[in-house]
Amino acid sequence: MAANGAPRVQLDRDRIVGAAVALADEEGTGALSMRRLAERLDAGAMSLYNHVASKDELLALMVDGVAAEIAEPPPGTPTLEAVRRIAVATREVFVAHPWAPELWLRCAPGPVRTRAMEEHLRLFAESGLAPELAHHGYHAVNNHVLGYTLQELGMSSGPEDLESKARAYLAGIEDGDFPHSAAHVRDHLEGRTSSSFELVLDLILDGLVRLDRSRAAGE
Amino acid sequence: MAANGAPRVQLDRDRIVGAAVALADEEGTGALSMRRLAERLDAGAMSLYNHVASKDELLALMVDGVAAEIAEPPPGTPTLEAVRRIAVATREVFVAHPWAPELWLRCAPGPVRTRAMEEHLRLFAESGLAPELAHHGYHAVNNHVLGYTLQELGMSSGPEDLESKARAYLAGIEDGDFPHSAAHVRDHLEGRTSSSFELVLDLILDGLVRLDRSRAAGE
DNA sequence: ACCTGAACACCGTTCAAGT
DNA sequence: ACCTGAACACCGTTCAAGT
Repeated sequence: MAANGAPRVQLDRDRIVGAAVALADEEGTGALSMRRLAERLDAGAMSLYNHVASKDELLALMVDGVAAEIAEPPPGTPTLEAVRRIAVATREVFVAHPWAPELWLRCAPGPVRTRAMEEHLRLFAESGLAPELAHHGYHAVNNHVLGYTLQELGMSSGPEDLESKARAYLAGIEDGDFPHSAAHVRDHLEGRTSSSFELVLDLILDGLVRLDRSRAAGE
Repeated sequence: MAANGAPRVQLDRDRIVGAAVALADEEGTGALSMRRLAERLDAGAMSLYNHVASKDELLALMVDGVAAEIAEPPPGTPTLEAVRRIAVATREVFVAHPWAPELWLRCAPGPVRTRAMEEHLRLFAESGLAPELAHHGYHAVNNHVLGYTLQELGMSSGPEDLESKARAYLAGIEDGDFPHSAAHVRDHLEGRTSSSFELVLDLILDGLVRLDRSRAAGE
């Protein structure tokens, strides 16, 4: 296709990471191999190693790349409200890149995530919560965002239809032996349980504030 | 080593799954290949396929195997107390098999987990919580257990020392640019934040009950 | 019925060679 | 400085052959 002498688009880290993210978005991390990625970039497989040290480094760069997409709340936002918005924004990015949460856990944080962690801890530190509760709160919110998203996406390293998966599960169950399970899945399929993510998020945030107050009053 | 004519121990599903779990416990899922597993069982690599359809099926069997290790609370236990105990017991099993949480998310549930899910949903259904809150509560607790454990274990598909990892991270950070991050990691290393798991678990469970009461009173 | 080696289509990565 | 093909040590799995 490309004319023989035509200079190829140059390879660089950003182009490689961008193509890797696109490939993962389309086909999941299971389909992301150095060879297939190089092919997509119209390059030899080994050329990639001139710009990334290893596949693991590439994966870490991808995660930090999507971390940069997480919208920051405006500077004046009250601390715990900012925490809340970041949690919601993070989930949105994870939904857009369903392969990201798993790597988020597996890869060492890059500069973007390191900065973000510092910022989140600062928000908690300045929230007025007791230091111990601020510490726990940071983890509680983090775990909720990751746990919820991972569960929601079924850790789909390939993009399969969640609804059809649920229907298949329901079909295998619905013989009366598992009434609660069948009802639960049906609740999902019929949309009777919206915004569980934000409900539990608020349960955690409100619970932290309430616990902090009762501890301060009790001592 | 084995005498030439000596009859080998027979291969069967349970022995294969057991050896796979042991291998994963010792070296992580990254080191678990059909060839290495067969070698451990003193069998040809392909012999395994007489007992499991694929590696994916084997992984699913492993997860259901560790699910069977989760201690059940005695029958009379109050519903939400039972939920609490199951959550704690599940985390204990995950700590014993650090490779399990990731597969838990990725594999379709086998018979053990299917039964357990039904049982947990029954506990929530009979807890007195409104159906919608029971539904959310089931997810909230599940997400907490998985999210917390995954984060705690750093998704370590190979057993690396968590503490040394934290120390390395701290060393890379501690130049004054990331004061909150450094303080946070130091809190961990010096054991100043115990039992975060149970604190947040109770935050969720108590929050559900409180929200249920206030909704019942408000309407 | 159960076992197995050879073979196929893949991996990530090393290395020596090109420009 | 950047690119690259051949090669190495692995994968999961198919298949045809053994017992």
